[in-house]
Amino acid sequence: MVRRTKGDALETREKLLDAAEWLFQAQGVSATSLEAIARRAGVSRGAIYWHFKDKGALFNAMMDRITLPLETAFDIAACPAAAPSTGKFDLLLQIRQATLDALSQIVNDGQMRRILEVSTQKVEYVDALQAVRLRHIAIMRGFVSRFEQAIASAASSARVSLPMPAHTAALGFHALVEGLIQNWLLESQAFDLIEVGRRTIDAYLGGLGIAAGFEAEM
Amino acid sequence: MVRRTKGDALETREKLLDAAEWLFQAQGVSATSLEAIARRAGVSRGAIYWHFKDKGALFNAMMDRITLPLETAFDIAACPAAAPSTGKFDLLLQIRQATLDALSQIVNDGQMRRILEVSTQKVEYVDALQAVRLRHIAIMRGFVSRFEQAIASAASSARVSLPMPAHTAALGFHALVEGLIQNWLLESQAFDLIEVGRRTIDAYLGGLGIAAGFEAEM
DNA sequence: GAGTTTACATACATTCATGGATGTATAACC
DNA sequence: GGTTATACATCCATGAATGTATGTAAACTC
Repeated sequence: MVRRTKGDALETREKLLDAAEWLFQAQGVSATSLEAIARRAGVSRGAIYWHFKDKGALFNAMMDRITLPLETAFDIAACPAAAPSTGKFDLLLQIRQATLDALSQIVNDGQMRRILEVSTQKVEYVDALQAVRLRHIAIMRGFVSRFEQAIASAASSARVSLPMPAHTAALGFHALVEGLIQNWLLESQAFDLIEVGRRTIDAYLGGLGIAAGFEAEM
Repeated sequence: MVRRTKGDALETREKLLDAAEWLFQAQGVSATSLEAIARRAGVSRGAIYWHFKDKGALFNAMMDRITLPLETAFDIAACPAAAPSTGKFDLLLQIRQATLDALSQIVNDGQMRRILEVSTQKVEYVDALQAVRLRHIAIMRGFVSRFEQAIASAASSARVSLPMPAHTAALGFHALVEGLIQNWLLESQAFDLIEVGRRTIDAYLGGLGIAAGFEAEM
């Protein structure tokens, strides 16, 4: 193959990441050879070593392409000004909505689902790939922290009185959401993630003493 | 090494499984060679091929050695006669207690924790190792089914009225527990699994309209 | 106590993935 | 338009892991 323009090179890079995404999901990361990835992308192994240092770097680049669902939810909740129309609702309901949106995205976005499946079932969290684990932990901390803050804000306006520390409540909320995603990825035809997610999340929030918004429900 | 008695052979087998357990947790399944396992067990690779067909069989044998935590909970809840002293409580509270016991076991049993860490973070669910995935799904179904049954039994005695289908409620409960375990395994010093588990589980059950037992609490 | 089977150890062949070296045509730059 | 850096392809050397085949000594059987 001949030398291509700078744009073509970026395209090659994307094709490599796409190929890796598919093969990693289908066969697992360690069982997928670089040659297989290159072949599927229509290039040779040389191209991979040009764009990436090694398999670990390729994997990390693949993960870095997308924003994970709970990162999105976290971002949305992080800038309340971005949702001015819901002035009536407090931070908690914004987080709730952002979480439900994240679930919708998982169901509807094929790439997101592929990445999640890879990162939860098709990779071993070890040495070179520890970045995923660290990112996961960071997401968890950010999410929990936001939830805590929202709880505090709600408590200060006397709309919520918790039966447990805010941090504990936040950990439970995050665990519920992660568990839902995890189980759905394991057997996606077993239940409707969005429906079950909404109802069980509202039940949990209800158990915390928070009257989850049943108003602007779709 | 010389030929040993039948009991010695079983001991060798156990040592191999122990070695695999450690190395799988430390390095991941695919990154652990059979020679490394044999060396750690103090034998040669020949011993592995004598006892197991291949790496996949070894892995499955390792998993089969233990009963997973939610299998225990499921079994306990499956035979109500086994807990005659709690006649005052219903099935739901039995399941709750069994679940909390399972969390305790995860925290206190080193082997259980090692196996869980391997099966959730250190293995790729692919072809030869699909048995774990299927087992996970089977556990989920059994657990959810038991919970549903308990809900039905409670509803018939008019002690519970659910804001959602029993199956949905059960899926949420399972997701919460799995999520808690998952997150704790990811960073076990981040929170107290037993404490957070008890409080968030009770919050969820409360949200379902079930007054979780605060009586015989430790 | 001789033969057979067991429970491994050892040796070997084969596969295969990696990574580096090298080649090379073209785009980019001046 | 000559040079240089780019974006790969191709080749090769190495090593590592697997699986199989074979060796073997002790335990078991009769």
